[in-house]
Amino acid sequence: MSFSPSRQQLRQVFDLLLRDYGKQGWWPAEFPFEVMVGAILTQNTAWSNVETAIFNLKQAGLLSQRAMLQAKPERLAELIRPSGYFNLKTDRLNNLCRFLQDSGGECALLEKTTAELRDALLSVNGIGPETADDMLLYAFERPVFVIDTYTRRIFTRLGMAAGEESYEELRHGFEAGLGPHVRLYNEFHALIVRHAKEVCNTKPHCEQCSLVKICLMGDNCQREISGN
DNA sequence: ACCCAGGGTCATA
DNA sequence: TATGACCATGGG
Repeated sequence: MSFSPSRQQLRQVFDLLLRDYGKQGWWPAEFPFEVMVGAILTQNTAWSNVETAIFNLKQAGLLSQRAMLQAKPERLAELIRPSGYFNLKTDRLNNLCRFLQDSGGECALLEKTTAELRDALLSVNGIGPETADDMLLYAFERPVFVIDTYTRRIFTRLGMAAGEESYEELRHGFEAGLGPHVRLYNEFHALIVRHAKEVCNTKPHCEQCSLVKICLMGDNCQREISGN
């Protein structure tokens, strides 16, 4: 397997998305810790559900590393219930907080190289490749390209990827093709998600996919759109 | 009633 | 290494 898109190919997709949707200004959060919490809460979960959970945490004053560590797990679980997998995610949030504490806070992490920081995040139970990369790009502003199911799906259906590539292969392909540009990675991933929400999550699925002419709906939807 | 959602871990073969 | 089970709420 290999994924080696050219810079031109990638820019073409990016430009189409940007022209239709404009800048997205991600991540939808006010400070880095909120980004990290959101990255965990949104695992396999609709963002609308995460918004409710984050709102609850803010209301309760638990949207900080300290407060979250001091809160009783049952209380934390109840607050994040709307985001699903609430028991699992309660543990994962605590793992994140303990990691930040043991690392000497977010400031100490700024000293690390991107590779070191990525390995450190991945060593936390409950933080996998995408969650780590969300944090690296949107909280730490490191040039790491985020791969999610939409990214894999759209580039497979565009014919640029085979679909069997590993997470790391895809990430490397984007980073090699585009070069290390935080701003670009930020907008690109945000636009991919925006396209998925805006166009293809509305039913009937495929008819409205005028932009990249590819359906991003679930794996059952194999149809491509032609014309226009 | 069914499918989907901005994944990740763990047990098994 | 590669599948499968599991986690769970809310919207279309």
